[in-house]
Amino acid sequence: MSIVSSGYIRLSTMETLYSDMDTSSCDYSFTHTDDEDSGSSLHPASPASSCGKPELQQKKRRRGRARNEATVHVVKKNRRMKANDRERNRMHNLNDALDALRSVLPAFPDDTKLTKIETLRFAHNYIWALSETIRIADQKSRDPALLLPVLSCMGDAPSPGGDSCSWPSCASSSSSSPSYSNSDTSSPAAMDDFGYLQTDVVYSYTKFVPSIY
DNA sequence: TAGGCCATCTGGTCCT
DNA sequence: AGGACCAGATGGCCTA
Repeated sequence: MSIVSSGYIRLSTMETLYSDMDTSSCDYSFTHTDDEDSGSSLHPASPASSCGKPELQQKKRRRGRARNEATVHVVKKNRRMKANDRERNRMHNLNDALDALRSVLPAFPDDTKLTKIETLRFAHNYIWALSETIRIADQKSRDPALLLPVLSCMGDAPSPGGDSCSWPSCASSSSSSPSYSNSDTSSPAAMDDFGYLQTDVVYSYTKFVPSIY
């Protein structure tokens, strides 16, 4: 609530800002420059000419031009506001999609809402775990003995051989990895830059793989 | 109080 | 030309 409302506050602030910048009420204290398109470039007006008639003509010209500039400014402003609106909607759609993804992912015990990046990573791990489940189930249907090494590794337990269980060995025939490690995509146990992905993998694997047995 | 997460704005780029 | 997408900037909220 607070974030959204604060966003609206900011939006209204921007609108206020825009309304402050509205040149429909502009006078001659500022003149438009050719580089306005590249940003807000209002410069103090240069000293007015001291000539008589030419000054009048110049004022007429400038007044007409100012009106035109005001129109251009309003058009730009409207375009920008429409673009902001589309961008807001686009991000809302993205967040809706993330919420939909969260809803199909298993909830953590403490029921804390996954952040965006956690949602994506966990979804990746979850898909990988499900794939492994299918693969192992398929293997089991052919040779149940193949399951033993895999099951012994669940819960990050040491392998029967004494060395700490490593995911690559547990899933030696695995076709893919749930890890987002930048350096080693073939090893689910590889420590990534963030350190906690391995926990996600173990969690997803231990939580869902045994459920089919 | 620093850091993480988030929403929004904005300008640039690409696509239709 | 206008919309979609993207990345950077900014500022608010929350938590350790």
